[in-house]
Amino acid sequence: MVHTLTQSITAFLSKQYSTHDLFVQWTVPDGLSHGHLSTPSALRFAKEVGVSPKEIAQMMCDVLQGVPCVERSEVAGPGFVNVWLTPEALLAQLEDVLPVLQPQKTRDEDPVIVEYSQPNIAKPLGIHHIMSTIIGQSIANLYQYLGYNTIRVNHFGDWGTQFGKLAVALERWGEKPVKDCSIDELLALYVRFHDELENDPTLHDAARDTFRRLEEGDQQLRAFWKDVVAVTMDALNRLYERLHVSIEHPHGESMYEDMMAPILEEGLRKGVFTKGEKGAVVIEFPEEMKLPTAVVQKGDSATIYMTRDFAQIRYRIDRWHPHAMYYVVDHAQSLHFQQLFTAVKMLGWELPHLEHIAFGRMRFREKSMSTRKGNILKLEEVLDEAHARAKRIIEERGDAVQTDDPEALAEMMGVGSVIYGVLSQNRKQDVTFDWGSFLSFDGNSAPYVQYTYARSRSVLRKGKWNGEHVLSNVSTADLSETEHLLLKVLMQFPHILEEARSSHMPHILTNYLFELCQRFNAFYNSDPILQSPPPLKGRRLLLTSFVSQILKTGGELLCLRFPESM
RNA sequence: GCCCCCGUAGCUCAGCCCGGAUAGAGCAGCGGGUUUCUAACCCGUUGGUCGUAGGUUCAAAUCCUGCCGGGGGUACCA
Repeated sequence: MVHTLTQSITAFLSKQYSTHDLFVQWTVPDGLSHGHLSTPSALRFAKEVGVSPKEIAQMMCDVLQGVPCVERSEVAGPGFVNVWLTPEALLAQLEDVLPVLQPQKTRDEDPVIVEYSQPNIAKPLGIHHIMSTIIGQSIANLYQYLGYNTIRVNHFGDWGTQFGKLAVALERWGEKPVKDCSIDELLALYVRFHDELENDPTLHDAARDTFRRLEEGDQQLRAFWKDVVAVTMDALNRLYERLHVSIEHPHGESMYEDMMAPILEEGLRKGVFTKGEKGAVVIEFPEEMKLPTAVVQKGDSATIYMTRDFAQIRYRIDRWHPHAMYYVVDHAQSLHFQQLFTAVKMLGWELPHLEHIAFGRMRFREKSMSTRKGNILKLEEVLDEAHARAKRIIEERGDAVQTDDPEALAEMMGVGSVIYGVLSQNRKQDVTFDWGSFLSFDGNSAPYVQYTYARSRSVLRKGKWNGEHVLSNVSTADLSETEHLLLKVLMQFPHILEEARSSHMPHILTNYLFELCQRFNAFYNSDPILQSPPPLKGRRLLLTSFVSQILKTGGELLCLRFPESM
């Protein structure tokens, strides 16, 4: 990692030496034994320059001697150069942290669109839906926070044969109007349909026919459809609220109903779409693309998700003129997006940057999930269980817990744990869901971060901190090792944010916050803050204020919430 | 068959894109720490042929190739 300080050193050095490359590739090593900054570039260029690595490293050290912010440097091992900065220089790094403690002003440029969550209407959210929902929200949060004009879009599965099935089920076995049904009762009807289907295959045709009538505009069915959507949205919004997710544009697939025909025409006219087997409209890709043929319209002339995705892209470009569109969808759909992105290029559309932000699938220790059979692990169930477990722990601890609202605290901890479970790991990996690790409340977990925040706030309250981070007149005397290590982590925050955003990897931020907590807690344990003499006390309170601010700022980008005490 | 992803400590995972110093955490295990600002914490310790075999390199968990094991995708589901 290269940061501002290293860049300034590099700039300084490059004036002395023409081999600019010699001084790049600084890293921030763990601990302090290898300095604050380190570089192996002497090793790398030894052969090229024809001088031994150690000699080059020594040469670099000689130059570093003259750099004001460098306290000392050394040649280590086969030719590493390790650099220790002066306490002044280290503390000065906090200047660069200051600006990112506030949301950046939104820049006046073409927007970035992030699509995520993608729930199905008429079914409750399963635990696996949390992946796209939370990963997408935190990526959108990062963009927005860092000053990008950000548009958050949902893409509901609110159209398709499932409505035919549901309508048939309701007609035969329903006991009350849709409006009065809960989302779980709708699911029960859906499951029953599939049960009964085994004995009565005619149900299938009935469902298809019903959906066809819905598509044709049957008024009664349209009203039914609207009610189903309303019931689902209601349940959905309650969950989004608990997860601190807000998606400003809740678009359903049905919205694109009238936009597909012109695109199909356009594709056929341009020769990009062709007639395939059984009357389907397909797109065949150039051989060198090595992509299998994709169906664009079914043989019975019904549309499919590919068709709606064309419409969705067209619609968003026309409405927002974005400079990038991101799709947070699990990696099972990688091929689909490859085909989709290639196809729209073949249509000759003027396109923004299109990217599929893929993530791994959620797996389960025991049971496999299938909505049709009804053995779905519902997100709400998991959140409720997490809440209940947190509540139990709070009760067990009794007076040791500092809170005047145990319910709210239990919610923060419980829901936070589940979110943290998703966001603390590399999104590309599959996630194994098990209650133990998802609902863990110590170690690398949401409550640990929340507790550390509460702790830092408590110190700041007692230290009568006035809410400002004043960097002038900070004492540099007697910087302890734990302060040193804490500072090193603090000053990386701006880069972490940028890295998490640009790589679309929220776990970089999560893991950073965890490390920050570890450093702060070590510091807290070994160095008195409030009891230390005046010049130290001021500095330590300042460090604490940075910790507190970064934890809250960073954590909220990850959909976490923080108690002032716990 | 072909394509994509994954394989790191008993368990859950960082690190891999962009190669560097003894491979890091958390949980579980063991041993310590509270006259001090919140012990949901901290400190120490046990535990790893980084799936496997080769290759490239001064240097490989990291890059390349083969193989094994797991997952996903592969024309009318999304």
